Order: sequence, then structure tokens, then C-alpha cells
Amino acid sequence: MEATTTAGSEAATALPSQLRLAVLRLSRRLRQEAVGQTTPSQLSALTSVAKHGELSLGELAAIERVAPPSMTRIAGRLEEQGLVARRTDSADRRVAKIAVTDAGLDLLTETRNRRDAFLAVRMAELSDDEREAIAAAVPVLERLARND
Amino acid sequence: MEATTTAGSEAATALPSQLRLAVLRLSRRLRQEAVGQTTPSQLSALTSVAKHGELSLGELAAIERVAPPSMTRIAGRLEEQGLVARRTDSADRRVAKIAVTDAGLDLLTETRNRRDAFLAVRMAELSDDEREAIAAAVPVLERLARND
DNA sequence: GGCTGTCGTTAGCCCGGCTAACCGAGCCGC
DNA sequence: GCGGCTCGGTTAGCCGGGCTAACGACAGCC
Repeated sequence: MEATTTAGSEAATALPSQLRLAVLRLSRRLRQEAVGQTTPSQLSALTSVAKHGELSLGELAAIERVAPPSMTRIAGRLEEQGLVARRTDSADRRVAKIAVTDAGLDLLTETRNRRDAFLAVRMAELSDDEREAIAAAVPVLERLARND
Repeated sequence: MEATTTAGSEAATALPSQLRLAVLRLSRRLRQEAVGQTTPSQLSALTSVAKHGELSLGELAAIERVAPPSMTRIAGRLEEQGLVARRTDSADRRVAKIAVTDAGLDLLTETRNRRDAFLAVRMAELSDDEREAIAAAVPVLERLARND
């Protein structure tokens, strides 16, 4: 209703709504494609650890944008599956650091393929223009997801 | 890392992964912005009912891509909040139809603004190009989320 | 050595997916 | 019209994943 935004007035107001719904739906759809017992949240955390190297639980919780207890549980499940190894920091024995294991790396690469299969198939059905639209949007989506 | 995201073949293989992670993160980020007691799933269902008009629970479950029991619960919560009204179909007394109430419509428009505020603010910070990238990608995202 | 702050965990709540099993209404067919 | 199949919806129960509140262990600073 209020068109005080910059460029496209009406489009600019509707766009957030559309984007939110689209992201939510696709996220739910992706969740349904789950394979194995490693859940999306776990995989996301695992990916972050692989990307950043050894991390404390607090750092990981911050990166994943979840509360500490949530990360405690997620990390616990990852450890149960042998995907990460945890050790207590030698300097500060309060902090627990976790790192990806070889098994974790394996699962990461393997799962990346399997898990993206659904999406890859779908995206193969898209036109070049559509695929480019996605490619162009991904960095922006990531920027929107970041807190700052 | 590299910005070689044009229409290359390598980009096509990495893209699904990137998209999946981006969507997941943004989805989680959006969830954190929740206001009030109406949850994302509830809001999504409510939106669908508003869009399609009176729907049976089964139809709504199909649209929202959730199992019937999940929709039963979601619809129940919506009804508790007075956002939808349910009635048993006169022709087939097995089916339960639900429609948006005035209060539901109110909340929908009001919440749309409030809930998208976070996203709207963020998107206002984007460049025109980035905003256009999102606008172009939204329909594709929706298509990806669809089952067929 | 004791206070205070911080990291992580535990306990406990809620939402939202799911499957399995059940109920009730419709729709047969005989 | 009565058995039996089908189908929509619900109930029961499980699990993951968010959260807050409260607590224990450690660090650090007087």
C-alpha cells in the first residue's frame, strides 16, 4: 500500500511477500527430499564447519544463527554419526571445538550430489534464462540471509 | 568463490548446492523474524486459503504439500485464533471446508506488512540490479517448489 | 581466594513434519 | 437395505529443531 520505496513502487511492496512465500515453500520441498538420517540443519552445520575449519560451538551457533542449546543438540547428533570430532580447547577448557572428520567429508561430498539430485533434475528442466535468473539471485539471497 | 556464474556448465553443477543452502539459511532467518503467535506454516496456509477461496482440508494439504494430519493440526490452530471458519460440506459430509474470516483477512494484510518489514528493509538496501535479480528469480523458485 | 562473566549443557516447552491406525460418511453391489 | 470397499479427516505417537531458563564449570579479575 505505501509506495515509499525507491524503484518499482508496487512491485517493491509485493516482492518481499512473494519472496518469503517462495523461499518457505521451496525450503519445505527440499526438506521432503531428505535422504538418510542427516537432516538439513545438521548438514548445514556440517557444511559450515567444513568451510570455516575447526570452530567452537558458540561460533558455529552464531554462524548458523541458532541458540546455543540448539547447536549443542545438533553437534551431538553429528558426533553420534561420527561426522565431526570434538575436543576441549587446551587454552580455555570451557570451549568445545569441533572439526569435520573424514567420514564427515565423505558424506558431505556424497550427499551434496545425492541431495542436490532432486534440485539438479529440476533445474535441468529450466530454460537458460531461468537458470541464469537463479544464478544471479543466489548471492543476493545469501546476502539477505546474513545478519549484517 | 569465482564469479563465473554465467551459463557455464560448471556453474550448473554447483548451483543446486548453493541454492539449497541459500534457501535454507534465508528460510531460517525469516523464521526468526516471526511476530505474534501465527507461525510461518500457519500463515502460509492462511495465504493459500485467501488466494484460492474456500478449500477442503485435503486440497489445502495438497497445496501446502504436507500430510493430512499436519494440515488438520494447522487448520485447528488457525480456527482457534478465529482466522478461518470451518464447515462441513453439505454435499459430502466427510469433507471439511475452511474459509478465511474477516479477522483472518485483517491479520493477513497487517501481518504481510509487519512480517515483510525485515525483508523489505533489507531489500531496500539492495541495488536495483540485485532487486531485479530477486524479482526474476521468484517465479522460478516457485516453479522449483512445485511438484509438477 | 572470592566475584563476576562466559561457554556449554540440561530441562522443559512448543511447532511442525511424519506414519500407523482408526472413525465416519459415501458408494457400491447384490 | 445391508455388507464391504473407499475415501476424508482425525487421533496417537514419534522425532527434529527452534526457543528460554537455570545451572555447572571454567576464566579472569580484583
